[in-house]
Amino acid sequence: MTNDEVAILLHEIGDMLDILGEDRFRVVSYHRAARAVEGLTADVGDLVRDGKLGDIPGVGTAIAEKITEYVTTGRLGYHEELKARFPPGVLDLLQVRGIGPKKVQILWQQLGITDLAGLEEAAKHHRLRRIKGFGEKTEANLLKAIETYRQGQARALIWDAAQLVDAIRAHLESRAPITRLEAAGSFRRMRETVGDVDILVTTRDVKAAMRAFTAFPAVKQVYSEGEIKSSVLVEYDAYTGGKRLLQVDLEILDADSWGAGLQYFT
DNA sequence: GAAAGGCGTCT
DNA sequence: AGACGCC
Repeated sequence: MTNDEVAILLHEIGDMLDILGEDRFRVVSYHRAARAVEGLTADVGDLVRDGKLGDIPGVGTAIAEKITEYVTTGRLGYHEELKARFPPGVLDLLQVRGIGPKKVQILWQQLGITDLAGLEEAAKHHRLRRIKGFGEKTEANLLKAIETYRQGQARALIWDAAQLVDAIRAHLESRAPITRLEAAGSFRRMRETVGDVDILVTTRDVKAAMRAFTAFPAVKQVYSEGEIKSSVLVEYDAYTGGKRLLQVDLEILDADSWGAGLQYFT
């Protein structure tokens, strides 16, 4: 039982409670606890054994009880009960970029959309844009996101990610005065695989650095582009052959918040 | 259920 | 401006 598995489970409970319109505080509590478990250096299984779960900030008696159940039995009744309240397919919608609990609730309750195919159909026939919070742009983005989701964004081998980071570094350094550049997140934690890459940068020309990043030749899609923070989808050559897709985020930091940023994003 | 928040996008 | 999604 890994910390990540426990964290995913807690996040899922939070999302399900959110979709069901349950108390905001409980929703936030589960996500907060999940984040705390993600960031743990100790193994959650060891903490259960030593009765130290309560030491985790964000984990109180109720959540500690649930973590214990999952770690000791491999199952979590509360999670299963919640899951049983959803038609199959509804929770898959959360996997589409741009769809969160609020939008799942609306799609499900107001349009009866319970799976990916239904969402795609509705977007194609412009049935979404009449719903509160949705518009023309959202429909277009969703169609693209569904396509990307279906292409399957598997986790990248750390070696492949390292090649990609090197290429991005060379590209940025050739186009902007980069003073520091480092990949944070799971990459810096030296996992075997990464689900995305977070790159932190300090530079004397923020605009040029950001422009260079989103103009990196292998960028297939720009999810967002701000002054100091951007997110893109990049194509890379897998070591095992073939082209793959990976999300890469760039954050530009002040020189004096470099250490804190590295800490925070790792 | 137990003590977070900032940035970017869309309506 | 407010809601939402995401890190």
